[in-house]
Amino acid sequence: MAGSSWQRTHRIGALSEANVGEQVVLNGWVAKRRNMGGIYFLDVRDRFGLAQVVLTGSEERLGWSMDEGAILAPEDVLSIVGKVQKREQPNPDLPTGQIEVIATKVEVLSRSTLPPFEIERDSDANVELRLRYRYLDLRRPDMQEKMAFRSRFIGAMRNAFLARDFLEIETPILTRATPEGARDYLVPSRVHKDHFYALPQSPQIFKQILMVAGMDRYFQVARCFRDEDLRADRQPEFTQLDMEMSFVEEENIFETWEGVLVDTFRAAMGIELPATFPRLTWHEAMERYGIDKPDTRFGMELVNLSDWASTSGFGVFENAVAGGGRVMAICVPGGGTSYSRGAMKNLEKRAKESGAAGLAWWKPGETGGGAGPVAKFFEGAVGESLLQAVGGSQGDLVLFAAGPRALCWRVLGEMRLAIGREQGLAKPGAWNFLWVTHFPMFEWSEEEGRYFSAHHPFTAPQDWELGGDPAEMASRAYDLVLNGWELGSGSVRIHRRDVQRRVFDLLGITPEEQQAKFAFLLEALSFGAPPHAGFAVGLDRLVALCKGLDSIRDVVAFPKTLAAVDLMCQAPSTVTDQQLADVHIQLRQDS
RNA sequence: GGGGGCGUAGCUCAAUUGGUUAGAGUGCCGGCCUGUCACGCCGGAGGUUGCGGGUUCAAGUCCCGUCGCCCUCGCCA
Repeated sequence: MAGSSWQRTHRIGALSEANVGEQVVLNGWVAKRRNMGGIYFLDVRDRFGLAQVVLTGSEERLGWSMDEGAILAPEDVLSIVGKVQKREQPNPDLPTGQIEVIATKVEVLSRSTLPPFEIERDSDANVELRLRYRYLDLRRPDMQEKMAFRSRFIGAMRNAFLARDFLEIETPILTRATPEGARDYLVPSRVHKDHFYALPQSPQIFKQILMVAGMDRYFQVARCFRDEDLRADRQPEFTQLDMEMSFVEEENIFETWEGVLVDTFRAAMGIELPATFPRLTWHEAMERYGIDKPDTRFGMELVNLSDWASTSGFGVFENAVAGGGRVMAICVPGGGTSYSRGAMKNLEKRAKESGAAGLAWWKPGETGGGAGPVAKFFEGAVGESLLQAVGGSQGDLVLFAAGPRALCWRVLGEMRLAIGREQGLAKPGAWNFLWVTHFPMFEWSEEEGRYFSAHHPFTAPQDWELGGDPAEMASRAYDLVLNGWELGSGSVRIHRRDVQRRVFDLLGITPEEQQAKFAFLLEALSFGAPPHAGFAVGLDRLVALCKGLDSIRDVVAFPKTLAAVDLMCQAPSTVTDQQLADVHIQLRQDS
């Protein structure tokens, strides 16, 4: 057990009254110095906490001198020998505030130059500096707690899957480029001239092949790579909790994840989630919330007024319906008073940014009518029937959208979220998980004149026969949504070679291309592929959300900037001519 | 690629309409102090105003370019 004499006997943060009277050795960083002249207080920090060390000139001291103490600098690494004593004046703000350590010996294990910013819980140093000196940023108690939480959370999730007989299996990081989806990160091959590996956007195909291999239940904490532009919630490399199951359908996936998340939230956060989450079809989500990842922490749902509008006598609305579109609305409770003229201008501006021609709004008055550009059309009975249709009353604010349904959804969906944010409508402390199912199978791309997979090309259709108009086909893809954030997505997969072929065909992938890029998958599907389904959750986002953070940078140890640069190690970098020659690459000089 | 914001002392920020020697807080260094814990008091050091160019008698401030960071739209199956 005995190591070198400088090695700690206790963790600093673990010291308590139980240790009073004990001789201890502590290792940690100088956090704060308070020199009173004849007595010197030192706050010393390790990952587990902080405690006060007292240096005095009394006869108790051993191998200690104040002169040396005076030159201790912030972030010096120390080994302290001393005795724990109960404080006469406890500090109630400190977990170790009941005790202090009277030092008999202080050894400097490592000197620190003055850090570029102070290592304290709440740093106000700017992001750039924090990223350049990430090891100092991570030394802050705040960041250490976030990293610890992430570790604990992922550990709990891992345990939950292992307890359900899932196998944790690693899949390759060096794999092959995929034709659909995000831009790939490429890695040139030295051995094979002109050939490249790609880093995986996700382990999608590998996990399906693990199902063909009879692994039955797979999961992995998987790093994924996508070479697209970044956001606060998007890094070029990110971590997914990826899983796949054989002989299952949607409900089995939902039940598994509900159980895993209940277990994880309980173990990592002490939060008791409901045993099941609501299920909503994509169509229902769009009709009620105007978005496929609804924040259900508040109401204010969309209302379809098309029936009412077609007989309203208000030309603009009647024409919208007659033209094949619709009229929809949301009713802001109490919005009649909380939204002033100026605030309405803001809302109008936002509606236009969402693609609306304008924003019709109405503050219903006592006997119909009321205020707003369209109020004069809603006098009397028309207004009353309208008010009834939107479920509102005097003092509310009604916002209208007219036109194609997709436009109405988008405009009112965004209005709803913006107003919800402004008014603080979301119930605090709520964890509103929900499943969104029946996503569309395909999306039409105007630029390329072909369909793209709404999820990915291995997603099973609701109808195995793939009948009807591709634009109307529903898939067996589903998302998990938490408080308006898309946490993850998955689907029942295509386990039939013939169906996979037909989907490739519908996507405009030629038979030659199918052969070149997916031969191994199609072949695998021909060797007895079990029906299977899976799911993946973005862990960075989930952990950030659990900690109430807007940016995933705060839960990633070494994140990159919006320009995909690592400010600490300065990646990406140039490489030597020899390295380029090894991988048969010649740089272009023209760009 | 488009739009927006920011860049001044180690750090966080201020600096009137373009006008004196670019300030404050904090940190750091030195001195004093035996019970502090945001210690206190006294003193001190510390500036390529991101970088380059321009306009002007005069630029932190105005103009052009450029670099970096952040937010966002496109993009992210």
